[in-house]
Amino acid sequence: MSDKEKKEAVPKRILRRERERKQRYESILKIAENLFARTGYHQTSMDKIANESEVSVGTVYFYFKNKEDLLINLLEEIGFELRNLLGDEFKKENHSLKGLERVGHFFFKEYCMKFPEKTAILLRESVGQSPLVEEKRKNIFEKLISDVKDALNLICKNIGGTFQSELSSDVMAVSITGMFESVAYKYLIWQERTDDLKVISDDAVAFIIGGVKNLIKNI
Amino acid sequence: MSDKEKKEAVPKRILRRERERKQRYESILKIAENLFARTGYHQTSMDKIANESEVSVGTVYFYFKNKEDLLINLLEEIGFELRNLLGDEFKKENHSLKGLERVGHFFFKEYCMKFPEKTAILLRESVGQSPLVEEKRKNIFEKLISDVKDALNLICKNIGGTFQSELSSDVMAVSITGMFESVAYKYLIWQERTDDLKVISDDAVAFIIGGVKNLIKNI
Amino acid sequence: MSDKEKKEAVPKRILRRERERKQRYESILKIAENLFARTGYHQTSMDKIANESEVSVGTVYFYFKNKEDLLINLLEEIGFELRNLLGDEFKKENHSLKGLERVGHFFFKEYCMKFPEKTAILLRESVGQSPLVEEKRKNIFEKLISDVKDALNLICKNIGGTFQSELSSDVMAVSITGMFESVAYKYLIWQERTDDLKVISDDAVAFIIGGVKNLIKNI
Amino acid sequence: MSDKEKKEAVPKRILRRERERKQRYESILKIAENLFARTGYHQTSMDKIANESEVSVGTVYFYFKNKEDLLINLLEEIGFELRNLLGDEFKKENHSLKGLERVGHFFFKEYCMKFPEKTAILLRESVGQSPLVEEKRKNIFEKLISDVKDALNLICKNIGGTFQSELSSDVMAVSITGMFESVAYKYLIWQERTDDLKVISDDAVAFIIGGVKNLIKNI
DNA sequence: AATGAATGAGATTTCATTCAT
DNA sequence: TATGAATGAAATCTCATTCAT
Repeated sequence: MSDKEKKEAVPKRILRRERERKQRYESILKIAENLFARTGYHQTSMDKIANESEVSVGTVYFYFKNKEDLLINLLEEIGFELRNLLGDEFKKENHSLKGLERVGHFFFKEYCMKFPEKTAILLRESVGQSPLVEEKRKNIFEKLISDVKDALNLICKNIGGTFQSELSSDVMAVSITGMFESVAYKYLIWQERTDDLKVISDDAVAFIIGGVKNLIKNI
Repeated sequence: MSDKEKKEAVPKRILRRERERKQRYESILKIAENLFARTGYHQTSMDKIANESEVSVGTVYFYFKNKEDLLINLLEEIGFELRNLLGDEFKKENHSLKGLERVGHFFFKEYCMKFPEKTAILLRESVGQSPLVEEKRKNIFEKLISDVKDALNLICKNIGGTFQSELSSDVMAVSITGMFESVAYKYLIWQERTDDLKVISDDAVAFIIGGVKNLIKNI
Repeated sequence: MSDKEKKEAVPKRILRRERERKQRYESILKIAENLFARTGYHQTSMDKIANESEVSVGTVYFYFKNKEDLLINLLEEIGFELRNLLGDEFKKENHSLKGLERVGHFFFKEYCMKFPEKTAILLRESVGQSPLVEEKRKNIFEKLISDVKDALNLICKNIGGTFQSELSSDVMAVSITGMFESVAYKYLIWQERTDDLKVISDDAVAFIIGGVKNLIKNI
Repeated sequence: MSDKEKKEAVPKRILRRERERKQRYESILKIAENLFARTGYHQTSMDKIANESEVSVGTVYFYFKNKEDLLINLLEEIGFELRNLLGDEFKKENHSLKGLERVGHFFFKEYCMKFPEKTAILLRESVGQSPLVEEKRKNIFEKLISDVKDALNLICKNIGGTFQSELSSDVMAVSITGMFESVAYKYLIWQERTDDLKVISDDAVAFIIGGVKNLIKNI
């Protein structure tokens, strides 16, 4: 090992410490996600989170400033991941209307099914808890809505159409996001007909496509 | 005064008492609605509600079993009223597709504007608070969805069309309700562009109509 | 009883309630005084205060906003009382230099002996606890110092003398108050020679008189 | 190098280590002094001290048994230094009454001005914190008082006078120390008129001299 | 019916101290 | 020597609910 390498090398124990720190952080976050989703944010005490995480309360507070901070971190992680996943799906169909369909199917049949807890945090537990949480929630949804809007604008341009009004893409983006939320809440959180999901997904996606087409006037 | 009249007549003071009772009940409920909507369910204490209502905590507990009961009563009153209002609107257009449009415009331009607090309770404060509240919420939304579904079935029959699948009317009802919620949440609770409401309403309704048409196959 | 009297009369039960409220308030304050003086402010928990007062923690919080509020109320009550007591003593000698002597003897031999706990709160427990407490403390001492200053000014005028500087009465007031504090702290809080109190008091008072005379130049 | 030199020579690296050890110890103590004085003993956490000292909490605990130990060390260092400084001043005037004046001026105009943090620790932060701290505080003040008492005895003997009582020198020593404290607290910790310090100092010293003279009877 | 003082379980949070590395 | 993550006891405070009057 050259002198230079020697200087630059980070001691292994520091790396390990960092790794363990990250793992513990993630582990607490995971447990909190689970508990919040299953028993509700307010019904879950920090003590419970600590116990389930097999650490002391103090440790939870070492990693997170307070309970709200835990929820906010969770929310941001979930939002970031979801946004990436949906974006990736849309790209797979070359930013066409088909992409929107694909995103819909993916959200209903893949995401919500696989991550019911993340879905519950996003749609239920983070609602109306505190001004700060509400702000973060707003932020995340605004980004999601903005993505949908961008997609709609792209689709419209590719088709060579025009929107009914200058707010159309905006309203549609909000509407589509709202539908996603609503269908997920009703069928997944309220646990109804999760087995008919294929049909439900098809219908929901068809509804969206119909709505979109009705607001784009072909030249 | 005949004997008969004597027996049936309810003494005036009893009537007054009953009237006052009803008034106080409504007054507390109104104050709670206001506080829950403005400061959030958990951030509002029973003490605060009592003070603002100009009664003692004991009195609040005389009229309502507990805090949850207050929220549930509120939720039911709001749900009941909204359902009637929307139903009335739909009827005005003889249960046609136009009725659906009318309902949409009414909800966005009349209801949410006039009753932002009721809207906040319905869409924000009642979310994820407790199993019982969640059940009532589910109940109310199921009824609203069911109304929309009935309307869609009626429209379909009147047109003489058929749905894409046997779940179509269900999914559409959920979707439409979800859109209503989402648009209201975004534009009203988050306080954005409430002045562009006419355009927004037009676009949102057009989206719905497009979606519906795409799921009904004319014979 | 005339109609007028009827209207004006406050129901006895309300009077009783008020009386009991005041009593409980005083009782908690008294217990806190005792505990703070004996075990120290920080070493005394709200739980301890509640237990000793034979009420629940909640009740303590019903009467006092928080622990700091308890200390501040205590401090103000003590300060107010002490100021009145010392003022009364001074007046008894027609605002003469003799009055200052009398005040000194009263403080050492009566007040500190009779109220060692109040003395401890004033001189020890309220020191350096929090900005708010420090402010109140400052306030109280400023008033006491101001009283002493007024007395010195009066004495000087009655004698027909002049002070060494325009700050003399100020500095003397601070010095005398400081001596009071210091002697009390040393002999009472540190519990030394409380039996020689007569001699100590005589010497301390003579010291003050000597100091005062040295700063007033007779014309 | 002779054998003898070899044996006695302490290896340089050991000297360096010792020097560094001492430096780190002093550095932590200095930081703690600053923080205690500025934010208060209880409001300062060990974490904060460690961070500001640019070491880990563990290291702080390597040098000091616990938080209390930190305060006690501080207190003793401050007390020791102050005692020496005041003693030196007194000696400069050949143990005469003038020496007492000099000490007064030195304390007000030099010490408190130059070391406001040490003053704050001595007069505020070490008050009423714990039995052990209180004991050390008592110890330090007893030594200071004893020094003043010795000085007074010396002055009295040199003049050839007698005290009013056998406790006079004791009481005067306590009084003078108390005045020092009080004037310092009021004018320095409460930050008032520090610019009039010359006049204040003059008046305060004159007060002391007057007091002393009034308790010594010349034969 | 109405009052409001009292309750006390329970939640959050802090922080001095320890200890494996 | 030095580190800093982990601990957990202990403290403060809140607030829905009760109950004697």
